[in-house]
Amino acid sequence: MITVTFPDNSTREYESGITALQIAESLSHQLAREIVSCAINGKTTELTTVLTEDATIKFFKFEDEEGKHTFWHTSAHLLAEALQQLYPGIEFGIGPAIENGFYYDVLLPEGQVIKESDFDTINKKMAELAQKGEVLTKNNITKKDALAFFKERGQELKLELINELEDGTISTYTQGEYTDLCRGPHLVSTAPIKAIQITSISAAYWRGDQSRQTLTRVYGISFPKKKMLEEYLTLLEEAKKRDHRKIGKELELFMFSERVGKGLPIWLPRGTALRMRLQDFLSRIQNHYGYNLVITPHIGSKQLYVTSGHYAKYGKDSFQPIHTPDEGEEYMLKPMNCPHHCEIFARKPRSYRELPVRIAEFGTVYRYEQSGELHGLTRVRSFTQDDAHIYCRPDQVKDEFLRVMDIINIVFKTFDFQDFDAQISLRDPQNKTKYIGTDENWERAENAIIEACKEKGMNAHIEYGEAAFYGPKLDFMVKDALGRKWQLGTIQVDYNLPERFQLEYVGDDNLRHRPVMIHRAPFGSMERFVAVLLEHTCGKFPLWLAPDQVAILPISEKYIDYANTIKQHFDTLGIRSYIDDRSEKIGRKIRDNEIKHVPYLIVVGEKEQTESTVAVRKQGGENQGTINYKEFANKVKKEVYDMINIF
RNA sequence: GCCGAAAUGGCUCAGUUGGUAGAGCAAUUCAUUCGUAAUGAAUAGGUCCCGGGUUCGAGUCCCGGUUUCGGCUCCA
Repeated sequence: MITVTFPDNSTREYESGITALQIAESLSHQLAREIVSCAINGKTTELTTVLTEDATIKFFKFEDEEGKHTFWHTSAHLLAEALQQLYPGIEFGIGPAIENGFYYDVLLPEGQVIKESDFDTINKKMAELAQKGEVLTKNNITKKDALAFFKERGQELKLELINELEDGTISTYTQGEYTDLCRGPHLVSTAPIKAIQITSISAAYWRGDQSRQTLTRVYGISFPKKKMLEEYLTLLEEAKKRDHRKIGKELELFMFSERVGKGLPIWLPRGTALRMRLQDFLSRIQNHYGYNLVITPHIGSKQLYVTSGHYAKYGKDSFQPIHTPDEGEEYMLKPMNCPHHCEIFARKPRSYRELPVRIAEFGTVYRYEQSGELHGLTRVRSFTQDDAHIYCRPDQVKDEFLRVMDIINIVFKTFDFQDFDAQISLRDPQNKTKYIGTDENWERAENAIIEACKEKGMNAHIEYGEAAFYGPKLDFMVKDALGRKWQLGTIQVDYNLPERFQLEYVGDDNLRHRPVMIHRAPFGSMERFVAVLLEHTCGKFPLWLAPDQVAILPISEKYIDYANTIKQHFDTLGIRSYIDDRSEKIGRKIRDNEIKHVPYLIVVGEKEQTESTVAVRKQGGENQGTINYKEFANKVKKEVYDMINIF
């Protein structure tokens, strides 16, 4: 007999040799039907696992992360099985579960392609196979047998994977005619997979290496219930409505022009008003934190980037230098502001007393991004960073780091970005050659970041190999409407540029020392920040931020003069308003939420109004009653300026 | 850059096997002084992304290009 302990610490006795599924069955049929995998002694495994010793057990349903993972992993095998039947001679790469569904990387037989129009066929084939309820059986095999098995079936890609595995740890899973190299765990059978949808295809390089074969990546998602798939698809539709590209077009915030060039955003008047408010907001905070605002040119001599080292590293993959017609001088569009700022620091001797020097700029930079990578406002070729560079003594690094984290905290809190991901990017310990700088400097910087996060109680996760070539960094990622992560705020320590620009300060020992440099951008870029902000707010701006805070709607032409009087009053108070005099359309506009980006609507001409009162509605048409417009204007002004003047 | 998809009035989209380019909203004008979740009527608005080809005839079929979208790779 063995003793099994459940998550609530209750225990039960079972015969040795019982499976996890049988244990679930002993608790309730319902439970046994719903669970997809389990954890035995904390290790996730499949339900067919046999227990021979005392153990703790926890069951996972589809609703659990682990359950979804198992479910989708098995779905990936099901996809492979279907593809194997539809495309004989197909080779398989890897097929994991991902955040939303699963994919399989495949190498199609010469001359064959999978198109969107083939999705239905694949869906049907998968459904047909799932319905058979084939059981997945696990086999532990030797490396030698594994190599022989997959070689016989022409699965060259799998051979490469097997060769990297240790003998004795290799297992395969078989369902029906299909056998895959896999660690598991898996569902007991394919039967629970009731709803399947192939969602997209793309090219993917084998092992993520651009120099190797291009595989076809087939994406799909599956659920245990048809209704869940429908709900998921509805969710995607809803997300599309929040897409910043759609909102930006509707609200006339920004545009792109094929003639201007791809990836080059153009800010329209309304978008510019929004952006200026954001810049104003951050400028005030930065002013409080001792930053000095500068403006530098949009181009810089090629020599500047040779000095900084960027030319050697990125010169080939940048917009190419522009030349003067006669003298043959070479200039580059600036891909970052740092070198310019270094020159500002270097312009005069610096004393340790004046450090830290904090140089800030809303600096527009130009980067060559691969054409397929451009994406609305989140990935563009010209963008404006809310950039700043801090030059400080080595003993000030941590303190400065903490102060920057404060600013980022203020920003994220103000815009209610609670669901962000903090990522510490460190060197790849295996491959230190691609980084510039000494080991000692790197370790000092890396430790400073980790300590600062600890001190601020910031729950950051560490990624190795994600650091910039010049130093470690701390990035803040926020999700868009579709759950894709975008990097917004960033703080980066740099021991490299001060070296290259031979930056110095005179210390209290009267000797020259090298300052440490910190790059930071709380928004990341104005473009990306506005994009994410739009998706988070669905275009419903808070009062202080709205491009127009008040819309004045006269219900007929005879009220236009009165509307103008009101507008003038708002103008003198510095509140942005506009008159929308398409009187006969007001009802529809309110109904269709067409003016949703304006927090307050004033409807002029309501019957109960007098000479000095107006009817006020809030975003979405919610009636606020009839009030004195001058009092209302003061209230709006206070609300706006209280927010902007947070310092 | 790679794989797949898309491109039709300002916006959102129809357009059958190739046979005279459509709708709704927006715009303009007139009437109405009425309507506050759509007052009525009329008008104007298109190189069907661009360039070739097939055809008696191409928005539609074929080839090339551009831009956009979903991913991959990249992201100083």
